[in-house]
Amino acid sequence: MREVVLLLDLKFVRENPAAVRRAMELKKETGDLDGLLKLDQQRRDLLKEVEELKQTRNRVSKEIGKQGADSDAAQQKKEEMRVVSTKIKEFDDQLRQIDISMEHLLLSLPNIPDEVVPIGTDEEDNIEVRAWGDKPQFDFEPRAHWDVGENLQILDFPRAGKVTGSRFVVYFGAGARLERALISFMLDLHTKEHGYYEVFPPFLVNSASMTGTGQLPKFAEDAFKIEGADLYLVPTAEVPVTNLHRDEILEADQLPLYYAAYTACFRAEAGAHGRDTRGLIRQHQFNKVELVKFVLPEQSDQELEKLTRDAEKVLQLLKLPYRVMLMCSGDLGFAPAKKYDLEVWLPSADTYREISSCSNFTDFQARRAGIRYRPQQGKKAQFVHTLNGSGVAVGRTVAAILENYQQEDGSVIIPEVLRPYFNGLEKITVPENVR
RNA sequence: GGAGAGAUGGCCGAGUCCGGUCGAAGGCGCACGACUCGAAAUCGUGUGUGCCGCAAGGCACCGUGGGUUCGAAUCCCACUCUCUCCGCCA
Repeated sequence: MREVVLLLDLKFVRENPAAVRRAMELKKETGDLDGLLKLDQQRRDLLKEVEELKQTRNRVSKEIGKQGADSDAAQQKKEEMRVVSTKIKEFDDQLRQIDISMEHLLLSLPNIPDEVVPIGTDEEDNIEVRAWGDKPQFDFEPRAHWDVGENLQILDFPRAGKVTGSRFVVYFGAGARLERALISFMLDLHTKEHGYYEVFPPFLVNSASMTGTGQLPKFAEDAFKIEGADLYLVPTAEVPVTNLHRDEILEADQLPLYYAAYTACFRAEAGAHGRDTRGLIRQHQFNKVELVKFVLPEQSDQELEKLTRDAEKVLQLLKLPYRVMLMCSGDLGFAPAKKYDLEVWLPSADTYREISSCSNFTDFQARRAGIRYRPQQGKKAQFVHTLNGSGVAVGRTVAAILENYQQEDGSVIIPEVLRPYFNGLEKITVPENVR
């Protein structure tokens, strides 16, 4: 039996309750830490008793075997062991209940924020680390990307609504091409220039995978679940890719592992009613190229910096202005220890919008998913550190391109680096019938 | 969907009919040591994971979950996955 509870490293919580408590405060998370510690004590007491009983049973059963099971003495012992076994069963049942309760409590404890994370309550307290690019100057009023896209007849929201529902979109023609070009461009960049290994994972995952990366049990309502099956639509490629190595012990010299994966992503967007109702910003289904790393603990800090730079490179090559934000404790989220958001410039809204999120999960996901490495032959396996980042969200990139590259006549210049994916086409122009 | 076979340690693979001496033979791989100028070959030793415990030590794990039994890798039930053949299918 896989001891899920124990892989979460109860020891850490037991020995550092103050750190866990502070993390919960900083992240505004609620969890029953005291209840957990109490259960832990109960469990250990109970474990001691039941293991003694089991020792007795094992010993006596062996004796019965040796002296012959039909002897009188054996009959006597059998009688005694029947009682012992009943008791063991009772204790084991109690233990199982405690384990289940503890697992629930443990799974709802957030990761500990890195010490450099600024203390804060919401996005107002995030810190701008750097900004890149010059915002485009327009001598006309820049239009929102949905207007640009619909005018070009490359985005169709009404038809998506008919076919599926709200928060879906249909791409046509050059729009569909643009989406596909971006996916290819991003994958090519990360695999050829940044050393990532391409993966194409399933778009459906089981609950163990969702738990491993931290989507479950806390955020069940954010996911689309397949009715009648233990399957979820992936909210991000992070889930299938990180879980590739679930319950594995990697060799130290395999690390670091870099993966780049394209998947569609599916999010219920529960609690986002009325937000970003127009356009590509908040869809139930969107495409994303995700970067995932498995690294040595002592290297995760610098690996996050590299990962972030790798994601930034996409925007730099596309010449899209952006800024990098360091998330404050209150905006950090449940699983990361440290997180940078990349925010791209959207002229029509006169603001930056998140287009990538790069996180260091330290050993948080590794504990939940049982991902370890062996530092040295014969040494005890340790938890790896996992990181991931969008490299980057494709739908939002389309939005940014449509807005930043729009021309007064409604056409949109295709960023130079994408033109090889368009047979050299330089511009998406308004169809005749619209003009 | 139908018929059959299988799931054992890093890998291969015995053990399962006839329950106890099986945390599990043997081999490969790996580590250390010997031999060697060095290496290969050879020989020797070691080599799963987790939990409880200051320690000695103990407990659990042979796909998963239940059951029978004093005792289960071995018997029974359910489930999952893999493989082969047939059917169907992008």
